Amino acid sequence: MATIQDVAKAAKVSVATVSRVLNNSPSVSEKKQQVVMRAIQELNYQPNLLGRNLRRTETKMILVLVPTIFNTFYAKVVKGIEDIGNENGYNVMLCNTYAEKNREQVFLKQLKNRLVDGIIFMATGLSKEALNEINQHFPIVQCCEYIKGANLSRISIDNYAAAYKAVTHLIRQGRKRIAMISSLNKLASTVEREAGYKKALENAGIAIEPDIILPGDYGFKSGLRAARQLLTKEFNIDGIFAISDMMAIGAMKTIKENGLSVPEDIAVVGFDDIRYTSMCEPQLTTISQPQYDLGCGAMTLLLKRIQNEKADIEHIVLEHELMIRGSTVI
Amino acid sequence: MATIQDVAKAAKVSVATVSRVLNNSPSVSEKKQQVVMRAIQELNYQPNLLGRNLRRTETKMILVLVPTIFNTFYAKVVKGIEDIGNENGYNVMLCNTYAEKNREQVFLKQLKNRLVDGIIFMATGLSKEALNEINQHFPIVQCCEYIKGANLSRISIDNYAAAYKAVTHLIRQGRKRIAMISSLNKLASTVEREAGYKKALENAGIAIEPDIILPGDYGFKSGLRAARQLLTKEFNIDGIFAISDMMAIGAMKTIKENGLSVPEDIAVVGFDDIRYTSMCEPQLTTISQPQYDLGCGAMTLLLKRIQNEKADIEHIVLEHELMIRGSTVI
DNA sequence: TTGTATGCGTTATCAC
DNA sequence: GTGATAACGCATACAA
Repeated sequence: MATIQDVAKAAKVSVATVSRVLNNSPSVSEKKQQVVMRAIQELNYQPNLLGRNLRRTETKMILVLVPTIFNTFYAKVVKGIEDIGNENGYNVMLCNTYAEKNREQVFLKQLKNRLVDGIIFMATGLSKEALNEINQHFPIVQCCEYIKGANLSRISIDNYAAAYKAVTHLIRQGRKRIAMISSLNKLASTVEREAGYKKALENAGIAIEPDIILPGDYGFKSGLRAARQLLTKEFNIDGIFAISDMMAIGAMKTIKENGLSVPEDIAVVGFDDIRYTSMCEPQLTTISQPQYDLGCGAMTLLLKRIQNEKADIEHIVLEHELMIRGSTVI
Repeated sequence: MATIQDVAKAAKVSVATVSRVLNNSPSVSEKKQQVVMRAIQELNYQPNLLGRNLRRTETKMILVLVPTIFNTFYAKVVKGIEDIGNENGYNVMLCNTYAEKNREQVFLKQLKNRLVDGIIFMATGLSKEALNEINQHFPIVQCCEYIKGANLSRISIDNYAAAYKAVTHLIRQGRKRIAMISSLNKLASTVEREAGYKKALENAGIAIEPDIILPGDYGFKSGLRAARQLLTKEFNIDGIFAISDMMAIGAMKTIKENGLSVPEDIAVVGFDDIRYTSMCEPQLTTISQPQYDLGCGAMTLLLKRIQNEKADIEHIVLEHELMIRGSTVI
């Protein structure tokens, strides 16, 4: 494997000159330029960027930590991150954490060990104290999901307002006994969505019943399960608000299997507007997040942080949209 | 940011000793060990792995190139790759190529520039000549999709046999006019699946009609579109074999929208057994690939290649399974 | 414009 | 068991 030394020798110049050619410095004669280029070609030389990175103390690589790519919600967000990253000369790589703390630590180590220049968290199990500590020394940013109170830049939608809007929509459709399929986790999004749900009921003069707020894990099966519970017992619900589309789709399946129909008997609203919302029958009413823009924004925030350690901490909130489809409107 | 030098100074030992502690070499006294550890703690020292990697000419990072994480088929494969990789001390990162050649080149550059130790291709736009050239100098492996004739290790199922089995199943269910939703690409899998489809028809004495072999792009919408074509014209089909589940699900939707029913009027078979196959109505009959094992196998092959440049080239074929569900059986 | 020499942060090879 | 010190491959301040 040829090194810069070999090229220098072959071109009969110093390594400095070769380096200059590689980084196309203006101060190198046309002639030497050519000679060096030829040598590079002939030796099939590939610069070892480990050397360069060590020297420059940067790698131009950034990591995106996502719980799991099984959740297609992240795909568009990642595209936004990639596009802005690439425009600025950064390579973006994805890492699955599977919501496991030690896996998160492994990738965090890559940051601390200077193997990557920054990390975007799509969700994290770290405490706000831990995040603050890391952010003091290394560039990190939160995207979509975030830990409340952590003192670092983030971008997301207003989950409270979104849930409020979704539930109010159900109420306007005449629904009065609206269940929620939520989660046991303490993510900011969960807390805010529950708060928005409750506020909407309260504003409409509907009593909140803890019994019809069930936990799920965002997945299809947990939607099936939750709906089954809601139907077996005598809750007599006529609406469901789920904090993920997959759970909403699972709930619809259970409802139909029980001989009831959506939206006539029970209207259903999901969250995220993943692709499958328009594939199911009926199509799912849901909250659409501006995924691509969230990604772009996150990368922009990270770049600011990388370029300027003392960059202002920003909390950006993007607009969401209620996509009204067949699952709530007869 | 503290370096190994700082630690050495603080602990009043040489950098060599610190390095030994870091790599827990046995030949270092209990006492010094402790002193060094304390210094590391106090300085909050994080080794800069760029230095280590430069020295060792390895990074313990490997890249998985996937066309797009929008396709959930890859999720389980990636899990297999990660598990075997992690067991062996490697960090696995995902890169989206979006089937764009230049994006593929960018990540390939990371390999050539020694920023990563190897690459697993889940699909590639490179020619077999290009792949052979790369494989001569750097560890690469193909997984699931592959370029025929490329002289490097790969792992996949037998796409020919799988398609043959799927179509034969339709025939056994009494179907006689079976359409195929395929692709215009020239991937080995496509070619082989088409061949298997034709062979099955031929064996059953059914004539092959090029008119009912339509192209798609693996996505839901192209499934909708293809089915629409098949239904408008007077093809009178009673079965569809699609080379992706998403297209099969799209086709089912079109069929139902046209007042026909699955499987009574038209039976449908997909390919891959992604999660959504059991979420749709009726559930989709499909070919299940051993995704996790494919991932494990790919990583194992890559490790062999990394550890021994002259490792034998292997072409591993894993078993597939026809998952018979409601979309083909009344 | 070009070359020399030094340093980036490690690990590894020697001596001792 | 420990410490100097020379690499690893590159970029760059400084001299020329």
